Amino acid sequence: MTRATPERRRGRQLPTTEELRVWRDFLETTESLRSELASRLQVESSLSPGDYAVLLALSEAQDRQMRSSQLATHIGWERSRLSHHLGRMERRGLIRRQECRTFPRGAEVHLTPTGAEAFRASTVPHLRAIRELFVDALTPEQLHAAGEIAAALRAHLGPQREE
Amino acid sequence: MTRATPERRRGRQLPTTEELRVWRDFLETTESLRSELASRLQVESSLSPGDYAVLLALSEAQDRQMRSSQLATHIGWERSRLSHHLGRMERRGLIRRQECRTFPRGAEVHLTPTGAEAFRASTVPHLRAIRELFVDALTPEQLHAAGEIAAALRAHLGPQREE
DNA sequence: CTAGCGCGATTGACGTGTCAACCATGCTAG
DNA sequence: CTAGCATGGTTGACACGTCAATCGCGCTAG
Repeated sequence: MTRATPERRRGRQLPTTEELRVWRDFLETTESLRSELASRLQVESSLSPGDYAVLLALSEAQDRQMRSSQLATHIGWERSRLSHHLGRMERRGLIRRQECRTFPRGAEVHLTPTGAEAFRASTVPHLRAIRELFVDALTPEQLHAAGEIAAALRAHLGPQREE
Repeated sequence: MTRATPERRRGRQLPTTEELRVWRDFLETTESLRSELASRLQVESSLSPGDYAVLLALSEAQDRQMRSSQLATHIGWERSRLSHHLGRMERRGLIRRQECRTFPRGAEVHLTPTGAEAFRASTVPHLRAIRELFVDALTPEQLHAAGEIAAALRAHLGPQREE
């Protein structure tokens, strides 16, 4: 795609004005969308997107409980981030932490009844909001394109090995 | 598009599994992209995306200076957020605040030489990263589709008047 | 036995974002 | 004149994220 001209040494790999416009539109819009969904979730359920991710994972887990580092891997968070977040969720009674019997240096994260109920109550409104603000905003073709775009971007993000 | 069935009253407006998958892909990928760009900007220029937005606006402003609330409007931030951010940027010498002569209760934000230079140095690498991670990751058709998707999403976000 | 290593997890410092309260100034109505 | 209001801006409290340092515990090499 960019290998046509021989003079592609430097300074030429900058985006055009139009490409930059698309980028900024894309950036700002996804940001607004994220924030609108977060705000609705907060208002309807007093949960943050982070809370939702943790509660979702625990709800689907065996015994509604999971080892901390498994949970981190599962939702793609750093352990430190998770630890901070679990601290806040524990204060609110959504989850409970306890030492892992079978593995002394591990911590088990348990879903509390409060947490389970909060998650249950939040699900339908949250999914409805996703449908309204994302799915219904796009034509089926655009929705499909969104999936492809995500895949393409991810493919370019992953292999950051080379200089 | 969704107006075919008469029974679309309630509970049916939840996303399908496939729609949800696309949404999660889209969400996670844009998040990763944002964070990778932020990280590169930080490493290359010691600037955050917020710093960049502020410096860009001031660089393009008349006299490299702007009233605080104009700046907020221009980059689409809440005044409070801007005030906090300007405080941090002022500590680092990137900008300077001073009372507005012509309008006593206003504050002028000035770009300092340090800030101008930091912005100048960050521009090319940052634009290059946008090109590499966003523009070059997509086919021209996908890039175009991304623009349309952003427009469609924004159109659905804006009019939040009705229940 | 013990020194050191690796690993799971936590902590602290700090930048960032939102919300609500506040402060200061000018304008307007009585 | 003054009481109140609107407006521009700041502040404080708190949630969230990242980075680097630390802690605790088991394992293994000497």
